[in-house]
Amino acid sequence: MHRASMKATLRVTKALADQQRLRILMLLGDGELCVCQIIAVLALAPSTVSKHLSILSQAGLVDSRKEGRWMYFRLPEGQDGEFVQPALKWLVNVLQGDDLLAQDARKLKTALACEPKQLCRRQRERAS
Amino acid sequence: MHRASMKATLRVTKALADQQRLRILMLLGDGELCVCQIIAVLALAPSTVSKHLSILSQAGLVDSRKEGRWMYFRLPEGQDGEFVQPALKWLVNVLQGDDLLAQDARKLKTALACEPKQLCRRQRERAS
DNA sequence: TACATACTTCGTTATGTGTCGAACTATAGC
DNA sequence: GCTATAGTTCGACACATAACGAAGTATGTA
Repeated sequence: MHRASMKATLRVTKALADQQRLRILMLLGDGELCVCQIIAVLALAPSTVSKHLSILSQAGLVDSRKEGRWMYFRLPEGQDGEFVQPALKWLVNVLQGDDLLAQDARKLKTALACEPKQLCRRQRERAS
Repeated sequence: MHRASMKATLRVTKALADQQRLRILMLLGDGELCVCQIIAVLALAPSTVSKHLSILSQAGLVDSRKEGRWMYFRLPEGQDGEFVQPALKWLVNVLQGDDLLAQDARKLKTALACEPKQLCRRQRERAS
């Protein structure tokens, strides 16, 4: 079906070989999120999360769009992600029911309760 | 379908995040091989290949059996590999037609032309 | 019993990767 | 324009990992 060079394939498998990045992918299962929402769940430095998203993006595992100051990331849809879709589906299947991910889903729910704007302010306050 | 902890899943994705290990998995696509045959294709030190096989084994991506002095490795079949099979299938699909892997397949063909015994002797001679 | 041999384990070294904070970029609002 | 702010990039550090050769293990052979 979908051919890819060894190089492109390794970009994908290497991108998937990290716990934080798997957490991000699973978070995106229910729809797009902005970076500050992901930061709220993972509890990592913004620069770290940004790096992870960059790696996922380069592997074709996420798409993104910019809206004002906010960057929104989502799982690739349609033709965009045809190459990686089977891998993503496999992950969703296997990781279903994982404790850490269930906890992440709960954290995300509370994070989504307030606007990105408030979320980012709170992150700033906690940092200082 | 098949649940797995994050830990087990990461063992798989980390195992897949290396070029040599992908080469080994693709080599095994046509049936079991002994270590010296894999060494002949990859052209790496025996200890290195052994380590790679150990990592693949711990991830459940290969099964093995011992026959005399020879260790034979193969892709998991039936229930054994139910968990990783979709991932392996995806890899076969995506990597189909890769140049390096085609070259590996040719090298394997010549390696299979002679018995493991002769193969190992030749490797010893080359090392000294 | 002794030796050869197919593979593994161990110790070392070089390279890669995840993390952070500080500095930078681009957009929004006054 | 100036300031605040959401993300990114950069540099530094700690840790992980791939590679090798040497030593070890287990099996076949004389």
